[in-house]
Amino acid sequence: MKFSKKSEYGLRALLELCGTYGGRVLQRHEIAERQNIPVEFLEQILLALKRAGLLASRRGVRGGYALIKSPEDITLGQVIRILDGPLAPISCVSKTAYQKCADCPYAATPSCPLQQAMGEVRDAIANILDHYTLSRFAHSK
Amino acid sequence: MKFSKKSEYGLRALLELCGTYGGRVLQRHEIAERQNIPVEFLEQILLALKRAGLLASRRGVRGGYALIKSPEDITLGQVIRILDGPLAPISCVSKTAYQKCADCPYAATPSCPLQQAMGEVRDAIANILDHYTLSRFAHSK
DNA sequence: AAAAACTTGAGCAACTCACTAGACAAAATA
DNA sequence: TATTTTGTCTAGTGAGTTGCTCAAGTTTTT
Repeated sequence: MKFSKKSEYGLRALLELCGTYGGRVLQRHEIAERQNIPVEFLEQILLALKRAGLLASRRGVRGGYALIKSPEDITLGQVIRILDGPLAPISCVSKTAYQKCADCPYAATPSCPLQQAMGEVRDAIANILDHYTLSRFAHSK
Repeated sequence: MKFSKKSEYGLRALLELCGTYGGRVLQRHEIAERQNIPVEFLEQILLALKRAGLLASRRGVRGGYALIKSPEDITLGQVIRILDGPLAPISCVSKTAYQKCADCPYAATPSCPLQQAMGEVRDAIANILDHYTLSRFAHSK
């Protein structure tokens, strides 16, 4: 029941990028040094966030990364789903990546006891993370 | 952010055992067949639950497993912690297995933004799972 | 004594995680 | 235009975990 380093690093990197939002770009090594993250690994994370539309980048000498969405419009839930996949503790209660359980005898049944409990957990997690914005996240610094 | 098959199987097995609580014992193969769980794997799970004090077992011809605590006194949180370890999404917010982050620049700092958000998530998960009893779980069958 | 159960411990294939390496492409500067 | 400095892409890799299997016990009943 853990989040990966990827998510953790990604959030910490975004924290740095929030600090220069609207201003200058940050280079991978700056972020990596300040946040203590292996630079080549960080790169993969930044690229994933870029592909997801959160970051822009410029190559070459004065290149680097910058946020292209306001910190108020990015939630922790979004970031974690990009880097770690769905939030749901079991896939039969995922809203973003539902999958019927193969072996569960209640799969066919109208109501699965496990599903009910896990659904509540999923909702609780999503409720917090999908309402926690980067701005709120960054301000408690 | 997923629970393991171990937890899932464990909970489904306990569901069966709730059904005969106070009555007869259930054998591994009965549980395995009804719940579609590989029997040798299930065994490991049942033994872990036994060592944790939830189950008793009898060997030999009329042997099997039985719950020794009331379904009202067992929570999903307990079971998942036994089989999957701590609930906390990152270990620096775990109450049962706290560990300081090695690389986080905020580790020394009085307040870490990540820690605050993840702490909320942990509490939300624990709040649900530590109050969801097996009896409630079984009755929604 | 034999059979039917649980017990213990080891082993293993497949996968995931966290990271590394290297070739390549674009932008700026000299 | 050549060189340097950045990002981009793809592949690989070692360690650890997950989900299971196997085999050799031990205990209990018949």
